[in-house]
Amino acid sequence: MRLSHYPINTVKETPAEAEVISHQLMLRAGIIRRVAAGIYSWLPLGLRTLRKVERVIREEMDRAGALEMLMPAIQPAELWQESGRWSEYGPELLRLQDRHQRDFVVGPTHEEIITDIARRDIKSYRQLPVNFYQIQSKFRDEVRPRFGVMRGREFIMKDAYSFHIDQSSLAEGYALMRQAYTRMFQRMGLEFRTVQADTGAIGGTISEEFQVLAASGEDTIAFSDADDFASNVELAPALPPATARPAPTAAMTRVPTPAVHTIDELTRLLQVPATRCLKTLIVAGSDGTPVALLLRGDHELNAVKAQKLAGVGKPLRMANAAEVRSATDCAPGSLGPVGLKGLRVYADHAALAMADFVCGANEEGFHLSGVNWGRDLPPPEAADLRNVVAGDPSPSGRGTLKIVRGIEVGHIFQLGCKYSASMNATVLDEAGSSVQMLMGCYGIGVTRIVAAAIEQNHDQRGIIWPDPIAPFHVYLVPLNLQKSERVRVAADELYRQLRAAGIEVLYDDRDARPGVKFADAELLGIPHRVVIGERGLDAGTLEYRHRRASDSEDFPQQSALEFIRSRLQLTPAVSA
RNA sequence: CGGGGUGUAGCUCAGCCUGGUAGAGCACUACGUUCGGGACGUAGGAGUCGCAGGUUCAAAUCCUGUCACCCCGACCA
Repeated sequence: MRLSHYPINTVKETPAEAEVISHQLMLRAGIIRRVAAGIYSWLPLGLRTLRKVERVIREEMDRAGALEMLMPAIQPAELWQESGRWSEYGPELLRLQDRHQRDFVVGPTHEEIITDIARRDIKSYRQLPVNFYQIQSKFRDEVRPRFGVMRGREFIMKDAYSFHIDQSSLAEGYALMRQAYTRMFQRMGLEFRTVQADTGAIGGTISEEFQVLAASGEDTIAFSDADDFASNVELAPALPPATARPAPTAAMTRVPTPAVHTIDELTRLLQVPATRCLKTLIVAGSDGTPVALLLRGDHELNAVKAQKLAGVGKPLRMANAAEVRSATDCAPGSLGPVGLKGLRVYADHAALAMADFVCGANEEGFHLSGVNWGRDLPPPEAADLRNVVAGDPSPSGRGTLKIVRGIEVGHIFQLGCKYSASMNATVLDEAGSSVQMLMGCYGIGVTRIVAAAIEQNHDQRGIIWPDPIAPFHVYLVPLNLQKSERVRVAADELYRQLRAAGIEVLYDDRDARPGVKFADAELLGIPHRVVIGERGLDAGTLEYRHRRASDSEDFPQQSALEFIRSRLQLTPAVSA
């Protein structure tokens, strides 16, 4: 492609709207343009990368035997009512009506449509297993779209759905997808981890996420330093402390704590560590009665764990000030378990292992210190309520946990019969009796991968695309093109040769100074740069530099094509 | 949805407090010089100051409302 006919509008200044590096670079390099909150256009340069990501995904899905199809973005409400998600899904589901006031949704996912297709078209166990996939736009009306295409409202997803006659077939199909995903992300040059995950709104039992490691990731993942245990923190179990609770040594005393409402303020006023403070949180209950959750002061509540407890409302919601007051006769900030009545109470394992602790007195401006379970109050029901933290023992039993941030680019689920049951998707088995199919579903955030790849591959000057998803392979920079006939002839010829060899070249034939071309080459992140100048031509050489290299190297002009071809890494090794 | 903030040229922003001719840098157009790391000069095009209402002789500026967007807390590819 000749840059003189390819409008790129690179920008030196960072647009104010962009907070994370990938979003900044995508705007500066002219990959995307914002249309509305969380809704983006993909400009020609960006689309080339997007298409390459799709290509890798297609190749691996096809290799795994999945069948590509295409489902509509707009779906009738009837199917969602049938599955029950019309009422369950919440405000993230964009609903709309046509001119006849019939209800529709803009699909955030496609289980309903595919299940409807499967129940009509698949009638026998002989047609199973089967896996359908599509690459298509989704819409989720996120409360707070963020970070460019990383958390957009409209985004492109590869979603796949498999159907099986029994659990062992489902497990096989799931393992096959797990392997395909691993290959895809390896081919795209991403550093990622596969982690155990919560199934969330999609439902089902077993699920794993593919997390690209990046400091800007919105997810927190925990992994063991001694084995392959890895889990989203949402799900990672916090083991009960190994050591028994110490015996009481202090008497329970009521201490004035004026204007103290947080653990932080409490530790400063009383000079006790947060590990000796007890945090009391009131959350909305499933039946209208709030529930009290007790945590050690330095620990964080895990919403996914908490909302699975009996009596706790789902989704988890903190009680508001009025609810807290009516349930405890006290305002938030001075709450504690001593004397708390009429509420269901759960205590985290770590909270139950505390002795001589400090907690709220259920009276504004006062706390209790030297509190002990058993002696001062009956120990409440124990539960795992907290997020694991770095240094916790691994649930696998080996090693301790480390915590890193990740970007969720893929998620695979064993759904079981969640949708086939609600939508009555059955086939005849060998005995001729009607049985529910089992389902798996497998998602990949295609647009998100582009952002994640940039988060992992960039430097001060711009993007550094891995070869397999680079919009172009080679950036060809002729120096002084408008003045030097020799340079023009040599550059035109090399451009022709490279294209004939199937190598994608961005030919910077603009009448611009070298510095401008170099800067754009680096911002756009084209991995291989070739420079043609008078000086080199005198010596019969051209100049090559990889985007990651700090120095250039000269190579003979005669064997230019062979040299450049040897530098491309279009199919990096994939470990089985 | 709650809290905070911002809307002025394509982009980054100044001007607003203290009302009186709408600005700078980048980008863009033309010409000239320059040409291996984001050049320089000259000339030029470009903005109903988010929108609506109000106060005033006069509003980008003050007041009210409204919309959009961004940032911090409960969701997910």
